[in-house]
Amino acid sequence: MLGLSKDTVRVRFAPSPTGYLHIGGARTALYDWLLAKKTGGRFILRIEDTDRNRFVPDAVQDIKDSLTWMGLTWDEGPDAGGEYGPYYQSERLALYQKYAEELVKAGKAYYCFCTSERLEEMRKKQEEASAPSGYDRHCRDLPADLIQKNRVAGLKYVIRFKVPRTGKTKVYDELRGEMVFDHETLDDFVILKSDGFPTYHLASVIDDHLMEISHVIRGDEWIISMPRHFLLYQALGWEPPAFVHLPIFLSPDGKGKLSKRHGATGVREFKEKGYLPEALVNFLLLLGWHPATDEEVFTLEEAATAFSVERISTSPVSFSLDKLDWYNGLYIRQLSHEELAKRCLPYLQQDGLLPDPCPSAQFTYLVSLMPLVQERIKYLTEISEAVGYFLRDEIEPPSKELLLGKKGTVEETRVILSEVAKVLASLTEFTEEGLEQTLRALAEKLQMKPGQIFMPVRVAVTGQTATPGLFQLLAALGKQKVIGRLKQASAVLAAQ
RNA sequence: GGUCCCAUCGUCUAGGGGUUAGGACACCGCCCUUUCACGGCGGCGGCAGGGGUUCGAAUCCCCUUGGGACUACCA
Repeated sequence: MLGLSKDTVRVRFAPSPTGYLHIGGARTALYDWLLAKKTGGRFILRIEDTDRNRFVPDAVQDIKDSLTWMGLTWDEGPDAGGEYGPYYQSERLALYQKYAEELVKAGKAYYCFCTSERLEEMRKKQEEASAPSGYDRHCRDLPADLIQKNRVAGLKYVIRFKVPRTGKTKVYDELRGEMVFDHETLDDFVILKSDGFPTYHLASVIDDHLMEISHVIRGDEWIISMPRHFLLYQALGWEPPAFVHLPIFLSPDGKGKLSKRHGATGVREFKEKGYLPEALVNFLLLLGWHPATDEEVFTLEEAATAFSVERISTSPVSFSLDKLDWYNGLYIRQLSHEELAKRCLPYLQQDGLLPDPCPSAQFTYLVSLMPLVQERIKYLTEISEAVGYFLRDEIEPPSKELLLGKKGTVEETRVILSEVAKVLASLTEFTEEGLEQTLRALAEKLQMKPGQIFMPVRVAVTGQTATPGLFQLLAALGKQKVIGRLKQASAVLAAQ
């Protein structure tokens, strides 16, 4: 371990507000949070808004909402405050400029007046010659008076880091160990842009140091930038934190990086699709990390206890949703009826099946329906279909085909429906037990197999062939709806 | 092209010199059963290839192959 020997672990999640919180970022935040919780450290949210061109106004809100939804609350950062602020990089510009200038003064960085046109042309030539890409150090050794002249003339400039021409830089990743990069493969990268904003390299190094970050957990697309960061730490005379690079998410088909083309990639989309945060968190947890045991169901708290950086894997992960779906069903089944109803309510309201706000009597009824559907839905979004025929006064009359099923005849089915309606009408109480007894007795009387009469009834009252248990369902539906729908179905068969 | 990372069932992975290579999801079959689910039981299925090292490699080393990342005044 090369990490700082600080007594407190301080980890930061540092998203760039250029879009909604990506599922990959969510996993990074999860691991950050877990490490902090596990060690009694601090979890810090820092907004890296140094790219004004790609800034998305709603992004910060979405990031905060998504983290909160997943239960990943931060100890320092926007809304939480903290001793190390500000936590928006756009509010720390003076800091970056100060250090950049210091590096220039120390001869470790320099002003570069190259225009983007020149840079573009340079790149084109490199490509044509299939030469290694990178800045050609055109401004690296500009005479002092020319620099002065250019600045007085108001020429736009950036500040570039002066990478030593020779030698190598050793970097260290907690998971991969030591990696060595030859300076010859590095170019003089920009640390301060011409608009006065820092690049990621400069800003993250300065902030991680100033905020006393002990562990940097980030995606492994940053591995290749590690030598730049180590060089920066060295130039600034600082000790680097411990680095943990997480494997990236590949598309489910195994080809290429996960992108929007492959379905949901934003945390909010998963929420909208009816996933529970518990399921998403559990799923993400095991995508790149493994406990030493066969356990695979973890609450956030349990995960915090079990978590360890050493057990994070390094190979790329295919983002396949099958297991997420399984987790979701699992967590849905674990919820109390009340809680499940609460979580389903917004989806029901959205589909117009329940009013908003929902009167308590209706909510109570909804709760009573939960045991019938709980183990039958995999996503919260399925609730409307599962429970719609209970909440609606009327349903669409089922088609004749559906009513008859595979081998029913019109005659027979009409008899079943009318007989059932007759018996049930005489029932004073609609209880599960009474219903079952009555219908089974009827089947016997009609000399039919129970199953033979159950299916037409099921279809008649729900319009569906896949439903909860018939007797539970009839009891929950109530006598009035049941009789009405049986008659409606009979009418369908009577027609023509 | 250059630099770097990675490589066990379809997927997530355990296993890190001697294992019948383990688990979960998915898939298939059976059971439970009024349908659908849930649940139970069982099955299918893997060490990318080639060289070493070793008495013995999934495990250590090298090469090949494959996949991926980066190659911006984006992060």
